[in-house]
Amino acid sequence: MSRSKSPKALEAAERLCQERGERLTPIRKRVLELVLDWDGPVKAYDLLEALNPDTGTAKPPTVYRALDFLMGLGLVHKVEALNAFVGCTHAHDEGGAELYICSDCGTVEERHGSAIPKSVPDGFKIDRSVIEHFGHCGNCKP
Amino acid sequence: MSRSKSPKALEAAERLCQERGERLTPIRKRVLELVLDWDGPVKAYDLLEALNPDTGTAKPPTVYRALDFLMGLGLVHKVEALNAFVGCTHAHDEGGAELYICSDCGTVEERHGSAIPKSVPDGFKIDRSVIEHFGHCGNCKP
DNA sequence: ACTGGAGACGTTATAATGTCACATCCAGCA
DNA sequence: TGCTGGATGTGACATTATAACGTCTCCAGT
Repeated sequence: MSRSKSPKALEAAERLCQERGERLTPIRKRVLELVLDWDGPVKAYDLLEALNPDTGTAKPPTVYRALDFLMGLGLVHKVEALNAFVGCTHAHDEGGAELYICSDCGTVEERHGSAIPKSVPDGFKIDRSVIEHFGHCGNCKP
Repeated sequence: MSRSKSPKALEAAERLCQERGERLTPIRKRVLELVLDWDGPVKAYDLLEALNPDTGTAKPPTVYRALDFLMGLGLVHKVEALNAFVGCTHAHDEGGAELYICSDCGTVEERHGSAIPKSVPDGFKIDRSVIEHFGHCGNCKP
């Protein structure tokens, strides 16, 4: 049974895996579900704990492998500055997300392809961008 | 004695500390020197090792404290996606830097105040931005 | 049905990164 | 002199992440 707030995202994930010939195994699915439902960015070891009532005795590699897989599909993003992870409901085609993280309530807003940097060094070819904005969302006036 | 490639930056740091009434102690100065001279982003524990021939037996808090101090002054930036640190020669007034990191040669280019994001969520007030671009610099064609 | 290989997962251990709490030292100053 | 605050020393520990290797399962090809 699933009490996910984001059944849509799970279905989308299923479809995406179909397309790519990847397998959304029970563990991967459960991790995705947990990340999506989590209130704000979630730490790997918190996921691990949350996972254990279900699976018995998951160890760190279990959750890191699932997260790597999900990140590869763009279903989960890592918040580098927090060493934490957020679910992604956009099903965008890879390409880094731009994250707005409220330091009060922990909610994360995601945008895509917005900030093209003005002054890329000469000849520099960008493979991957990490863009994370920390501050206060509209509901959490400082 | 100092074989720093960046004596200018060290002098600038001295002046900045004067202005702010902060103390650029020998440890802090040595850490800054190491970070500035390092070839690319440097890990805290590598700094620690590099520090030890000089100081005897520095422990992690020593180097983290120095790095925190230097980051507070904007003399060092953390590369969040690498858990590493880079020196800053701009003596800019705080405000996040935008980093271009070559995955081949490890060199880091720094820009300031360039990418104002297009689509900030409604009411979101940005305190701090982490912007890190990974790719290949002009000298390292892929 | 058999089998061989690839991918997913289990398991143990350990590496790498970062912080806490408390002691000590030292410069500046009342 | 003796106090005080900031800087550092020190030991322990917490947190985050990966290496290495074994096992299992599914399924494609025979």
